[in-house]
Amino acid sequence: MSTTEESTERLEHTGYRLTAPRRAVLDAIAGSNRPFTIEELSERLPDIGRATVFRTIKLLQELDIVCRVPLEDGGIRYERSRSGRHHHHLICSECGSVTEFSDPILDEAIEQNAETASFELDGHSTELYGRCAPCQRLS
Amino acid sequence: MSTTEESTERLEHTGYRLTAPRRAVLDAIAGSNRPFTIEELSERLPDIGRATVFRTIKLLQELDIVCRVPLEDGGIRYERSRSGRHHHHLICSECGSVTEFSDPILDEAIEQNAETASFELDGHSTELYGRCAPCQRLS
DNA sequence: AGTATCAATGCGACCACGTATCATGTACCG
DNA sequence: CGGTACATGATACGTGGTCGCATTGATACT
Repeated sequence: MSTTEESTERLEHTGYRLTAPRRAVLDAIAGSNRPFTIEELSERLPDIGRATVFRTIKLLQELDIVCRVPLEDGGIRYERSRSGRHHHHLICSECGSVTEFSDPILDEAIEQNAETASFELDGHSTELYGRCAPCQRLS
Repeated sequence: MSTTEESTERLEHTGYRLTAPRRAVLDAIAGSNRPFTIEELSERLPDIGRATVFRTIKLLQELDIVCRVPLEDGGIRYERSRSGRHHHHLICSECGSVTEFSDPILDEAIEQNAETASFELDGHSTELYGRCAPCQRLS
């Protein structure tokens, strides 16, 4: 899922150019399995302009290759999207790990609420904050 | 719900001082029924330092008098909390209106997912984005 | 292969939102 | 009425992100 090759293909097939900086960003995020900030990513790619890193991550968000992870304190991280599809996040406030999950029941409940309010649903965001299993064991 | 008097009482009874700037902020948000940014609020209160406005809003969030409203584009607004309790938001991307709702089924589904993942749930945020009923009628 | 075109890049300035510091002011308690 | 601890305002700073613009380079066309 979301290997670098797959991603480059997705770029090409949507009419975007496959440039060296974009390849570099894809390589960098492929080799990281923790959520990252743009600043961290930018430091790992010193030859690539900060603005380009921002632009590329924005692009990859649109292609569902990476997803934005809003933290409880308002901070922002990004992560390679494993499923490439709609999902929610379990965010550990201790170690910062992020786990994806999908749940049709949850989505159904959300749609139901929108309907009740005659609201035309367009999208939603659901983040759960707390402590992941490994961090619970550590204390 | 959350009248200015009620809020001032809540401030006093939790050991916070009732100062002129805090009263001014409470008055200002009492007289606004749309979600606002800190900058807007600050402009309406030119005699009050920007930092104080931030500090006061942060305080009022802790007291559940105002709540943070994260927009789809990453922007942030604040709103007087009507219920003063846990709730979710329906956010209209057309007119910017925000409606609160609560749903035990939704909360239950969230807790269920946390449990399945052995995740110790601490809090969550759920925002629905789309178009409110009045805006649908207008197009 | 040669070239034209237009998207993509890098740079630096800039903006929004929020926090830290610290000297001064003031609400509240006795 | 005074002391003290909390709150304030000014300003500097930090982070996350965009903008404008001159230059570069990927792709399509021949």
